[in-house]
Amino acid sequence: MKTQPIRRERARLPAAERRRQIIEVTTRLVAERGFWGLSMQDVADGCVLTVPGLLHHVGTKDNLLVAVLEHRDEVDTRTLAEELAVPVDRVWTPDAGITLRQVCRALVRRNAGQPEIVRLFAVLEAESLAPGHPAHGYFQDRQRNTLKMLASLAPGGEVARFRLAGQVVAMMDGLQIQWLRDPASIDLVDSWESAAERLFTGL
Amino acid sequence: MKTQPIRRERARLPAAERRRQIIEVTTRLVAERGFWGLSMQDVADGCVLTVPGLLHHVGTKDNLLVAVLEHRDEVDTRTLAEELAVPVDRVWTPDAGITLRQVCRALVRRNAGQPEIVRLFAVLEAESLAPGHPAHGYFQDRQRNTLKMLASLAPGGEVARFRLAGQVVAMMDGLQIQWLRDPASIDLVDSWESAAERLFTGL
DNA sequence: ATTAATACCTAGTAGGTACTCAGTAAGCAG
DNA sequence: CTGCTTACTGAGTACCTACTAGGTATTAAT
Repeated sequence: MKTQPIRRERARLPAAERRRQIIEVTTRLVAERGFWGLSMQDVADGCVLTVPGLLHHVGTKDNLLVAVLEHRDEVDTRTLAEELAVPVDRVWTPDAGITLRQVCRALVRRNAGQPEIVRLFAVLEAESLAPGHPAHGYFQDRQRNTLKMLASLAPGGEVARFRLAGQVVAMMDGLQIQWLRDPASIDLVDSWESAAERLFTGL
Repeated sequence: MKTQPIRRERARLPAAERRRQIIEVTTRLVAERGFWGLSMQDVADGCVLTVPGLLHHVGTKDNLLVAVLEHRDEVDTRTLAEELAVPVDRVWTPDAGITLRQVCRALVRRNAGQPEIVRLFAVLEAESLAPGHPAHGYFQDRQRNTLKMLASLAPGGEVARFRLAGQVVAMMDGLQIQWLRDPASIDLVDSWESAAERLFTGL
């Protein structure tokens, strides 16, 4: 009478597929509660798994977060390149003939269709301001990279370019939060388009 | 032999003073970890109190957060009026002769001097996007009010005014996050001033 | 000096946290 | 059919979570 053989309602998935599911579920939960509010139990439940079963795939909670962010980054850069109809490695080169304004429009358009993902980043971006947060370094690098890439597409001198890039990022982030808080009465694409008008006129 | 009378290293404070201390400590901790990451134990430790001692003053964790936010709002509106040298109830009336740009400048100037508080709001603003968050309603109201007040100071028609107000708020929030992530290389006041130049030229 | 109010305590409840260990069974290669 | 790999489980560890009940000791009012 060791253990009842009643079990095995749960599916046994190949590692890659299970991992995909885990990341998907975690993405949703982090968007709702942040990393500090996330529990491994909830993730496991969402995958119809036990907690040790989950840990078998991801090791630790911190690792799980890193996996989610890396996956997002990969998907994001790929779909952005697709949307702009440009090879992945050429999106951020000025000579590809793509303007800063076009890139921003593409970004906003896609974000408007995936509020959950936008919220994930909004929440983690704020949470990770604290030095001890497991995604602190990630978001620090990310901000630096984003600014550098956008600046490379902007006109003007070194200083002016980075200033514009910063303003563009700030405006997008800020409008996104307003939109997430009240999606019914705010249209993200419209808001951005009218803001872009102000930011980009006068080159 | 009931209980040793060794205790009473801890101070016994009048309720108002203890409450002040609790709110101050909580403000710092929420800024670092968010509400989901906050523990009553940590707050109690920060006040040199036991957890039940803390609960005697605030009742529940949710109450504590509300207390912090209400306190911040009170202090904020008061000091803003002071800074603009205008009676508290007249800051948001267009005929007081104060422009939108002046109000924004005053806001940014003060925020530049209290990064902890700015972070508190940045973190809670993102966390509270989730409907179940105890500050969800608070931040929804706050966004509505802020937009209405700023819009009342903006020029132009109904629609244009709210659009500008939204852009101004978005830009301030966004720049603040960039600044918090890298205070060494970003000056908040400068960043805002150059952004304001873009936002406000052309009325 | 006595009483009343109250700031704060100890002890405990019921439940959650991430994570470990040792094993079981499903799937696949030979 | 055998044997190996591995996805996954049950049980357990050590600890933290908000919160309650009931009491003690300090202060302030009388």
